[in-house]
Amino acid sequence: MRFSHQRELIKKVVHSTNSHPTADWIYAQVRSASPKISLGTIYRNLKQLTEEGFIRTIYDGNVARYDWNINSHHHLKCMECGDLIDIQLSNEDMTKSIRKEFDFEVSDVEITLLGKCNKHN
Amino acid sequence: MRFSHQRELIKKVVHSTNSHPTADWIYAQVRSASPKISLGTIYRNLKQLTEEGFIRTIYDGNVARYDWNINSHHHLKCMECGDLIDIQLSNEDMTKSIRKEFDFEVSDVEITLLGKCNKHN
DNA sequence: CTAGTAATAGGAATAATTACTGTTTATTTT
DNA sequence: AAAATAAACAGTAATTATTCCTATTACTAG
Repeated sequence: MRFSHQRELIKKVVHSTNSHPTADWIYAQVRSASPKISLGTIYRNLKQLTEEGFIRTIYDGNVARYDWNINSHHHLKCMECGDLIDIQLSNEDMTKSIRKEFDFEVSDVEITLLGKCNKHN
Repeated sequence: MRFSHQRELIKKVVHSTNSHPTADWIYAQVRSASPKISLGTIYRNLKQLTEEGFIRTIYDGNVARYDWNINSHHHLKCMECGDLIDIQLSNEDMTKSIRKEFDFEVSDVEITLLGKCNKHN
């Protein structure tokens, strides 16, 4: 992957926030520094940065969000305002400790384990 | 919610498969029984059925899929073929027991806990 | 049976994302 | 450092998934 100013900017923007931004938000930010950049460039580079492990793509409903935190961690998603809050899970009494630590009332859990199924050995 | 033939059909189709179908697939199926149905009707009813708790909506990347199984359960998602496999999680040695039971090699875990954050008390 | 309301079909509109094309730019080779 | 080459770019068109809108149809209560 060769150097590009645009990609550096995009990386910097993703790393600048804890808000799990969408491509559109990133686009707006990057544009203020580099007004000619196109949305295609944003998407292309976000995908590339994800593949190279510099950032992480998370799917929130049906929009992609991007996260600078590449360590294994999870999210609390507020169903009222849509906020995503970072969380590190240990096997404690989850719901209870989450209520205490985050003042967050869990009502549903979505878990997907990614990997390879037995068709690919 | 008053009775509708279309909605019954849609419900029946979702309940007929373990493949976590998309709106489009459901559309194709329902069409063969009721050719005049429109995609809008599919979406409207899938949303309604979800709200009334007859089915469950799950997000797979950025497409919605629908699941007749409304009990709390989770999914193994194969990164090669995209298959979603139902799984019931207990707090065992997850990855290990999944390898054994499902012959599925977990490489990443996505967890989102849905609920209300402290801005809504 | 008829008015009022929920649900529908069909199509237009929107939003998110990807694909294509000709041009620019970073790196490699001279 | 100039020329060659291949990746990355801007701009735009295309695609895909989903929602919205409107006129019509079909239940249901009186």
